[in-house]
Amino acid sequence: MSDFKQSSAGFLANHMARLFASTLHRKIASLGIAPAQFMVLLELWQGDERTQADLTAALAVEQATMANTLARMERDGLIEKRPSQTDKRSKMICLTAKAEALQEAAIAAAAGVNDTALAGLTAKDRQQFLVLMARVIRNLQAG
Amino acid sequence: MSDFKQSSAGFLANHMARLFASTLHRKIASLGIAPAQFMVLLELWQGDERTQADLTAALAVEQATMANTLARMERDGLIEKRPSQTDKRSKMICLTAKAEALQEAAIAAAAGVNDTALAGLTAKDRQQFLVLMARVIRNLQAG
DNA sequence: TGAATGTAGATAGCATGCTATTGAAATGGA
DNA sequence: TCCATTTCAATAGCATGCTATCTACATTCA
Repeated sequence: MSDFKQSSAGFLANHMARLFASTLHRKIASLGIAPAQFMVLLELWQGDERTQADLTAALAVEQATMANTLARMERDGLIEKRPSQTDKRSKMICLTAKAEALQEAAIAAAAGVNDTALAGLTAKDRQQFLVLMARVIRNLQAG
Repeated sequence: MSDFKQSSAGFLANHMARLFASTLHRKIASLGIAPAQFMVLLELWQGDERTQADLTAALAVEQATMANTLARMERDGLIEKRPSQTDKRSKMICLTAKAEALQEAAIAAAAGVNDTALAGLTAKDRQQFLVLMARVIRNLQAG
């Protein structure tokens, strides 16, 4: 009981995720973007226009979460929403020039955060860490 | 670039932590407590009265985060705040009978979430997972 | 075709977490 | 003792994430 917390995967996962987020926030704040916005940009930098529903699925968040994140990004001049030609309910999300220009610096910053986090781990350990997290994610999604 | 996200420790950590939180939320909602409240209760169930500052340090959150969480717990009848005898700035946090009564069921639920998350992993893999997360936490705290 | 059903997105309301600021109280040193 | 500094907690303001609900549009099937 006394060290339930310290040996709890859930507690460590929460703490680790908060540190990842705050570290990334610190590194990309100067670019004018926040962590959740960066994840959306990662998707959009892949090239094609995306529907809002597609982004929601890709980042594994709820529809309302994505709607709010995209509203902030539109407010900040990072994206534009266009009505879909084929489905009047749907919105196409596309990058502004401002957001295009951030790609290199933002990805470098995020890669740096991952490097910091995994410092001192062997390639094998890093790989296993990713595999273990993916497995835990599948387990929780199934449960 | 195209699979930066899928192989990013930060993305996986965020997703995993959200799944831990939502799974725990689902399992303890019937007890009338939320995940952050559960973490505070875990500390308080250890026995002694705690100062608010001590809880803040123990759960590794910011002072304002703890103040808000404790305000909700007081509102919900889980804790009481008492002025410290020795320091008029400080607040002692203590459990209500209602919160005392939840200990067994809540800890069982949380242990179940960890079991679900780690299902199919060997004892060695579980141990390494905790060690890796602790290492990443130290790395990010240092960075 | 027309009604039932399903899907896309917005919005309300809430919890958690952060930074920044403020006020009150304690502390340490001149 | 008195002032500067530090510490404890509250609060404001914001981002992220969730569930629930609503509107609008699309699809399906009788």
